[in-house]
Amino acid sequence: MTVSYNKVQPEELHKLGLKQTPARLGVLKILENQTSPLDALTIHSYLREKNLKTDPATVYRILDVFYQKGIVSRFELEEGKFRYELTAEDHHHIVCESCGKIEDVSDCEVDKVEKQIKMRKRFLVKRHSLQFYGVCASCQG
Amino acid sequence: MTVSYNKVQPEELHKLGLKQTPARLGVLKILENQTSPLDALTIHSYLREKNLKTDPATVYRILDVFYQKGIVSRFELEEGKFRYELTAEDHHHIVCESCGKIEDVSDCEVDKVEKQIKMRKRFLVKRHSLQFYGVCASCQG
DNA sequence: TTAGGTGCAAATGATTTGCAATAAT
DNA sequence: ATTATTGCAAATCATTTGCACCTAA
Repeated sequence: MTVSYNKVQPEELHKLGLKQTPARLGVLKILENQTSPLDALTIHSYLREKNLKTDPATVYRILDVFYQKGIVSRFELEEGKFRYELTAEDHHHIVCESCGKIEDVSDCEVDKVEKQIKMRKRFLVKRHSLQFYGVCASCQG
Repeated sequence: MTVSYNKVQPEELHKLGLKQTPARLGVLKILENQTSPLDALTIHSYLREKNLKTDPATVYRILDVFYQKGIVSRFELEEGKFRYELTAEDHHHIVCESCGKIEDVSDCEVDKVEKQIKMRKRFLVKRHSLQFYGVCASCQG
């Protein structure tokens, strides 16, 4: 049930053809110390707290390139913005509509997962949102 | 596998305490004739095509109240905006990353659904996104 | 040195809001 | 007549972009 997040070593950046900059290392460190996904502007303000003054545009660019390289995952929680987290094993999120707390679940069958959530976490599942992304028949050429 | 959408009768609006206005009826009609979910601004431009000149703000307000009343469902497809459809039986969406086509699936177990999608639709599932919304233990008081 | 990164300011896109005018019941 | 609804303009929020400057390798 626990999700393990990869700690991304700074050298990883070089391996991926990315320069090691203070802003990038700062973003990684913030995401490593995080248990739930953050949006770009929150990451930006955390950077400022660490006395790393960056521009929001920079944070967006960093998150973009990290997403392209697969270092971070990105998704929406019906808030009208994206959240990011270090890429981990496949898992889902349960979001409390009351307090906003976001937790991980690492199973993959909806029914079973729902039952587990109800029994183990006493989380009341009101609904779930599921989309599949891929390539349709006519686009597979 | 087919999802049935409720045709919303105009009288429904009155039952829900909503006035029957041209803009609202127009939005309903557009959504009824739709097989895949639309975003607010697309709905707005469809209204103009029907010579129903409305303001985007009005469309947003209509969709909001419809959503609150449960007439429409609302979700995100990693586009940075919301899509809306008439509320139907529980189902999921498969999105082609190549052409953007959005289709419905009305099953509910991820693995089975993935297999079905692969076999019946020749849709190549690359990933899926799944979130649960509800109330966590500490908020259930 | 030099290509890749960043800051800044302006632009874009989705959505929201205040308020006065208007239309549904 | 009364209240909900709409239009319009301005504001907000998330995100992107152009361009000149800077810095990691």
